[in-house]
Amino acid sequence: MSTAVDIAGPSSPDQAHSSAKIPNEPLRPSLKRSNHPYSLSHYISTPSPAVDVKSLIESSPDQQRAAQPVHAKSRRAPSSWPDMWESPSGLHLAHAAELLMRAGLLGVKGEGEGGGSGPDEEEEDSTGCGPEFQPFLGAWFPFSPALFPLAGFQMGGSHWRSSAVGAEGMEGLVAEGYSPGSLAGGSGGRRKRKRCGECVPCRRQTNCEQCSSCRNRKRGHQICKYRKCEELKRKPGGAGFESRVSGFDLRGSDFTLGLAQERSNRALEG
DNA sequence: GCGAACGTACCG
DNA sequence: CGGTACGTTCGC
Repeated sequence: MSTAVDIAGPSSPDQAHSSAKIPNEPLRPSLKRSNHPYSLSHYISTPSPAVDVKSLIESSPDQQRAAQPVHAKSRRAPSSWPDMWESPSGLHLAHAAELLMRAGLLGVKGEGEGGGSGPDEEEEDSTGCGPEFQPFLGAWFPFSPALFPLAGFQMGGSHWRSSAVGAEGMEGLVAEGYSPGSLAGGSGGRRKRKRCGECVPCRRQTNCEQCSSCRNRKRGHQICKYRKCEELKRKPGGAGFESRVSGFDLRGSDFTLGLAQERSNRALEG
């Protein structure tokens, strides 16, 4: 019921007429960077998303192939790779993440013994991945360990995160508020996510001046409760991230839906 | 589990 | 350098 109304919350006097001001553009220019083809509200308003997304993901072999990154073309995805999406437990992706962690942590030093491959095989060379990893990893993780942070692996603060979304993980993370600069992570510590800029709270233009955050701004250091980004309300390790690592269960993660849809869109375009 | 307070990343 | 606001900690 009245979802937008709830989110809008009490309006400050200047917005009493128009309930909550929800501009089409994000409040700040820096928030415009998100390049989602659809706004979050689009995903929210999409009925029975789980079914739709799944059908999108499993759309067609051609589309799936088209969605593969160019540089991964020489690494065929396992013929059964759609199974990874279908795995009820999602252990394929979780296992892949774990293997990658090991490969990245343990394999780097061992690259000497591998004897290296051709000069154009520097990915395997630097990863030190055993050949058994390559068909699998190539499709999903065409990165060297040095790029793990860019690819969505992030050691920082008290937890590590993994998006395990393959070559498009970067975009996914950016979409989730992880700017490329943040992901490149200079300080190696905790990174701040950014507001998505597209959800209803983000589009709200004014503070309510009534909530605890507004009233307690000086000490609270918090944005108005009614402007708090929906994505930031979720834990970084929450449904959005987790589902892509350990299950891809689509428990209503708007951004997961968005990513899947985005992937599908690109596949269709390409 | 929730909210307040604080540290500090990020940006202009 | 100051303001804003995200992430974490702590008290309840």
